Amino acid sequence: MGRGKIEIKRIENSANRQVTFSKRRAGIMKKAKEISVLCEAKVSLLVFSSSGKLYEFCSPATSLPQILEKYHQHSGQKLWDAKHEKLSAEIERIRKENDNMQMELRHLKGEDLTSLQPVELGVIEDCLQRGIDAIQPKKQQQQLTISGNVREMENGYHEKEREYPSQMSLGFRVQPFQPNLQETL
Amino acid sequence: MGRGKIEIKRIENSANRQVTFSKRRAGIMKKAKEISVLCEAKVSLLVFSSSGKLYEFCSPATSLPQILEKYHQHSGQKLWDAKHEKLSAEIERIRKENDNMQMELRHLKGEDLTSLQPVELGVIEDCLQRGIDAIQPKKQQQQLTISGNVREMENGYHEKEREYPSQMSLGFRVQPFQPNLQETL
DNA sequence: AACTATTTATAAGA
DNA sequence: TTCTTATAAATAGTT
Repeated sequence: MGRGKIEIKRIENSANRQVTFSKRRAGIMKKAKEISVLCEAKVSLLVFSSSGKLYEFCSPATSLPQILEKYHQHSGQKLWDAKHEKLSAEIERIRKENDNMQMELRHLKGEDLTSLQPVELGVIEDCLQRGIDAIQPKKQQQQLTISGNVREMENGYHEKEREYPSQMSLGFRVQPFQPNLQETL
Repeated sequence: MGRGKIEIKRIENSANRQVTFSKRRAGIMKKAKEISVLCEAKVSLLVFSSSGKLYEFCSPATSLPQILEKYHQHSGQKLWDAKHEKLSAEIERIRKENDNMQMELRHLKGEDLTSLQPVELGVIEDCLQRGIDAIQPKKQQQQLTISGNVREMENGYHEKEREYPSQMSLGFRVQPFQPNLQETL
């Protein structure tokens, strides 16, 4: 599109190449903007001149990080992982830890038992029983303290009680172990 | 450039928008390639359709990491820092979740009970009791199955046993679910 | 997916 | 560089 047709190959004349670069850069930036508006496409266009100067277009509300986010989704995280292998590995590790604990908690609460074998059920049951056995003496011990100072304990109780609901949101916690925990999160 | 002039604003007709997207995407990709060849420019063009599908052009010998490296030189550390921060926050979040679950597990196993109030002890006890109550019927049900077909169940058991290690690797599971755990670590 | 009338981009010239 | 303009290329609407 011009006075003459040109072959698509490196423009040898430097000044000419420079001019063409400017014109075409403007053209492609415009096109990028247009397609993003017309078609609701998210576009990221980075153009580096041969001397290394950067020109860029990103669709409105599309920062480069967002674009990268999307790109990662598509290209399997490789790029990021290379740069931040350690952090990613750590996340992976903790996630697994998390999943395991969650499953264990479920089992201890009597959920998701169908997949378990008899031996496993026995182990869980024993574990639960040991828990109860460990709690009983504690309770009785505290019961004594309570009868020794009822008022103080009741105040404590009511305070705690009011704090519970906010803690119940995750569904897999035993409520209410740590009434004050939420405040620190 | 077409039968009629169009305003640069979102094309409301969905089919029409789709078609225009295809045409213009092809066009801009071609332009990207041309400027990279004609002018020795390094170009990275990412286009995401509104449905999220990615189309990209990177100049030959210009991988996205290279482009990012360049971009990085231009825009400083910000991009990576932002990403880094996100990951760190994610790790922090999961760690807390982890700690909560771990504490909960401890309590269910009758450990670290000294700091708990009577009410909390009661709640835990109830939870344990419910767990046992949920397990009992399962066990008896399986007991029946076993007496009905001992060989089959035993095979099943051993198969399962072999599959665990990958699942149990993290050490804070209820011990001893998996007698073989040590061997696999 | 093609076609084609128009619009748009741009190569070359000033 | 910028403007001009002839021409090539892209594409909107149509088939």
